[in-house]
Amino acid sequence: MATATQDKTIDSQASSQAGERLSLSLWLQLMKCTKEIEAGVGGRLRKVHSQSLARFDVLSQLHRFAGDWVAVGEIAGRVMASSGNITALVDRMVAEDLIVRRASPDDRRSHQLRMTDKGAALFADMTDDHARWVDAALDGIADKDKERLIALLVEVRRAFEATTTIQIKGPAPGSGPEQES
Amino acid sequence: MATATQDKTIDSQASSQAGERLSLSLWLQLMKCTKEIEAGVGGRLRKVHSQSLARFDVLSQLHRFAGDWVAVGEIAGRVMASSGNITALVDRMVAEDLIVRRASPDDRRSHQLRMTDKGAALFADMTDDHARWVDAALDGIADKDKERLIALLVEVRRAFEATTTIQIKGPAPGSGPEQES
DNA sequence: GTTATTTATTTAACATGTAAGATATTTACA
DNA sequence: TGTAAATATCTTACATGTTAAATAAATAAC
Repeated sequence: MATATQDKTIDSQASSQAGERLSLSLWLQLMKCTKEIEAGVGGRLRKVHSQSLARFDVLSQLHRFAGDWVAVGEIAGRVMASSGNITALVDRMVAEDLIVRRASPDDRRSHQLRMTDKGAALFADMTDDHARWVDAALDGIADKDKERLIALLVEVRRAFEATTTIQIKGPAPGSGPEQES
Repeated sequence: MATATQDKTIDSQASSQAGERLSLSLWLQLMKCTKEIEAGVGGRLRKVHSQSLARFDVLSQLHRFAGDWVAVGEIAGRVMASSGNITALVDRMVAEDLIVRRASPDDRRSHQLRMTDKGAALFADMTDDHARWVDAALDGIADKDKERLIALLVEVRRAFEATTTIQIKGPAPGSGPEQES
């Protein structure tokens, strides 16, 4: 009584399970890789410059708009920080005179940020060290492998973004009301 | 996400080479990939199960020793948490009856952890969802590419550990915790 | 032209991360 | 044996992340 339909179902289920295990492995390795390097690089950044990776991110985003004022939300989005957390981070950086905040002249809801000279100088220092550390951490990997990895990771990100804008399939346990997205 | 640095000082520094820029790009993609997927998967874990990825990590490590008591430090090491932060995390999980803590019978300095039935049940639920979510997030990536990525990421981790173990005193990481995949 | 919605940010409460130092215990050794 | 060093954990202080709700201003609707 194995109809074609049932065969197809079984087949797709089996392959789905194998693929699921592969996905988990990939996810695990991705996490381990990132966390280990992040811990190493972030630790050095903290020890040598007393700054976190988050602050480095903020500075590097401001650097890309060198001289211009940038809205807080603009920075928060680019650093993947929620609007809720950026406030305290910016506060501390302002207190340390790394950046300046002012009310937007155009939109009175909005505030803007810009690097100070001190922030720019610190950023220049950090950038240099950061590039060296990352390069040292990835020493031993062939350039071709790096290129291959970069290409694959970009592809992963693209695939991820494509699938998460849609409803997640899933056997829909028939229980909870699915939402989100 | 450690954005930053794809275009900055390289042109002004003749000593910076293509390899360094490649390393930075790789680092950037690694961070972006992990953070995006982590945000997606972690967000769902939080919404559906009201648990964080850190808690999920703790439970999955305890699960590997199913039934046995495991030292707090053992868990902290495997989930890459410092001894300082694991305390509060464990406290909250104990308060929620997901795990139990007792003084070690062998070593009076040491404390041990074990999952409760409630914790085990929750873990089973989460594991199932987690596997599906990750698989959905990585849908669209060919199995061969996943395998290639896994292999490359393992290589990166190995290279990273090789270059950063040098300055650490002691023979510690030689027989470090071997992880599965 | 008042009312409702959206947008930009802050506030609040809390979970999780780090480092430094305290405490207790085991271990090594002169 | 007594003392120093290593080990395992906790405490404290604080940086950073999350969500939800509050505030304020711009925008849209009637």
